[in-house]
Amino acid sequence: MLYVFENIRPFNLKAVLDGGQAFRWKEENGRFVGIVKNRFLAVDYSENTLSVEINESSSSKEEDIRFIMDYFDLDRDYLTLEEELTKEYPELKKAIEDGSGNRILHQDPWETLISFIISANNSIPNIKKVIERLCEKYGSPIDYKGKTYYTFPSPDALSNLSEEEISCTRCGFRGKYIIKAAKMVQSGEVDLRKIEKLDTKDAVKELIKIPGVGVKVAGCILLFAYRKYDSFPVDVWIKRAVEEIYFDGCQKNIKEIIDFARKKFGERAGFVQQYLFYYFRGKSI
DNA sequence: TGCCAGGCCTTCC
DNA sequence: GGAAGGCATGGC
Repeated sequence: MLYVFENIRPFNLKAVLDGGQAFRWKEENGRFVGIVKNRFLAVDYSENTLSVEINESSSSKEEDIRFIMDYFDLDRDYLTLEEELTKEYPELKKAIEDGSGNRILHQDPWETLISFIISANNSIPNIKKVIERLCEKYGSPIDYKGKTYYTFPSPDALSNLSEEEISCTRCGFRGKYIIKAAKMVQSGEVDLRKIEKLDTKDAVKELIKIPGVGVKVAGCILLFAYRKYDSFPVDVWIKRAVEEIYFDGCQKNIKEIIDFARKKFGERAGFVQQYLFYYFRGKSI
């Protein structure tokens, strides 16, 4: 089934799907192919038009359309957002122009939780590989047009693994965190649905109860899965970017940077973070 | 070989 | 409560 959305702009597919917020997308013959929840998607964008091919499933057309609009945040006016941010923060002009069309996806909390546990002290290419092995090994197959794809494994599928078993994914020291996180979610000790209702600070407190989740990983989960746009996850790139732009290159600690960003960017901190990450990381690769 | 990657945990003051 | 080390793995 093919769905076409016109008048969508700006939209930078590569920035969105290959920019370090989602890890399961692959570029294939000029379009991006990936698995979201239990669906196969192939996405293409040109001339202000977004085309999304989805495998046949039990869901209705209306459900598919709602799902796509929700996942890609199509209801938001990013053109105005970029204009406002550029006007209000001229020092970010280059980063926003460079990353124009970047968007923040609305991803599944469970998948985002595990993905960002894996992201700790890791590189994006390697994170993708580990997640792919995790899905192939413990996810469910989806057959489409002669190829087999795999869903992201459920909490149940991961909660009973031993550290030795999960080490086949090459996840390294994070294996024990993944298993423990799965146990906590599966048993209900952590309720991922409840996080939605909390404000960002309380949500961080709740998430960092999970081993392998610190302030940065929690920030990513809240931004990419819970649409908490005042979240400002600070990794090595964001730290450098903020120090360079706002502190004349002087070193600041993480907490200082978060507090600064919250105050300066407020409810739009997450978007700013995404433009900065894409721009500063892109400069070095 | 050494250093770094969308950091976190433990230990030690 | 803040500063250091350690940590699996892969790429350069």
